[in-house]
Amino acid sequence: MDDEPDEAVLEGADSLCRRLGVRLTPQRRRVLAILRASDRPLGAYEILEAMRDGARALAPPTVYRALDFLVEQGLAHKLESLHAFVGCTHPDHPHSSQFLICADCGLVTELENDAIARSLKSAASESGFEPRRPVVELIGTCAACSVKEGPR
Amino acid sequence: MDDEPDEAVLEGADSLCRRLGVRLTPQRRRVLAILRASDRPLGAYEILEAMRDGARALAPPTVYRALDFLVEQGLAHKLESLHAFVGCTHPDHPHSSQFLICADCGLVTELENDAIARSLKSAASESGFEPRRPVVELIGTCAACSVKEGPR
DNA sequence: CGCGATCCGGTAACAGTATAACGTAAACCG
DNA sequence: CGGTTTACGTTATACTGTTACCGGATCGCG
Ligand SMILES: [Zn+2]
Ligand SMILES: [Zn+2]
Ligand SMILES: [Zn+2]
Ligand SMILES: [Zn+2]
Repeated sequence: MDDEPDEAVLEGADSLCRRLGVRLTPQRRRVLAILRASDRPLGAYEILEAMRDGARALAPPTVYRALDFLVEQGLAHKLESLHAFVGCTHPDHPHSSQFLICADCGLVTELENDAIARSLKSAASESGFEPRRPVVELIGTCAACSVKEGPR
Repeated sequence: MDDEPDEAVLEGADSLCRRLGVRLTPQRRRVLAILRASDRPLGAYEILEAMRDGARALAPPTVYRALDFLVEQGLAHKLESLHAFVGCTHPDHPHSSQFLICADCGLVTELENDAIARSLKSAASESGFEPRRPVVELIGTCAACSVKEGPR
């Protein structure tokens, strides 16, 4: 866990939402804070668990709605291959990113690689296809884990 | 639906499995036939439904096991963003492919684009990451649907 | 052929992920 | 202020995927 206050990022999110004319409500801000405080992707039900106030438990739609909002604004991303969510590492501008997912330790790295984006776009337009939401997730072994386990 | 017998493809699958030393049992062959006969991705429970013999219903593990096998041998692919499966359009050689998924009509096109594969590999290795299972799914609008609905 | 090892598939129960539908309250805008 | 939109709490339910256990088919080999 990164237990830095992380307030700077959240204020950045505040101002981004003001620019976009949407509301970063306390509920949504809280979900974003939970994502940002985690060093790994979280499932919706893990977030739900993290949000519980003692005996008081929320229901799934609450967290799914907040997640829908955050993903829509680019403040978080959904990892389709994991059924899990991560906070965006650079939410200031619209972007389509790519993810490196270590199957061994769970580490996830968000890339924003122009060469990939271009090759996707050009392959799509060869087919007359207009991409709107690219899903690019490479599942494999991160550098640290490659060293740990050595060449198989 | 493509209601061609499609027997040629299934025999191709037979011989591929013989080469690989694995068994394309009647059950697995049947699931593959259902996938190949569909013009769109099918969910596991849709396949289950398609396999039922009158009153006789199968249970989920049966179809999931067959799907695991087919995906492992490269005879079918899983579309993570849809929780659905498609038969591979060119299963004769090992490959990592990319998918264009029309959000409007459901059309799915499997690409095998070298430029994309290279850009992914090179971006990964810059991070010391060793990709094993690439997930590349572009969700958007296909050529036909772009024409139908016109430029938004 | 006899026999153990392995693979395959039927079955029941369940775990995990996501949404529908409905109502209330708060925020926004004229 | 009144009307509209947006957010959120709640219940129930749908959809997706897995665990565990067992019987039977198939394979390898003496
Ligand atoms: Zn991002
Ligand atoms: Zn790792
Ligand atoms: Zn393929
Ligand atoms: Zn289309």
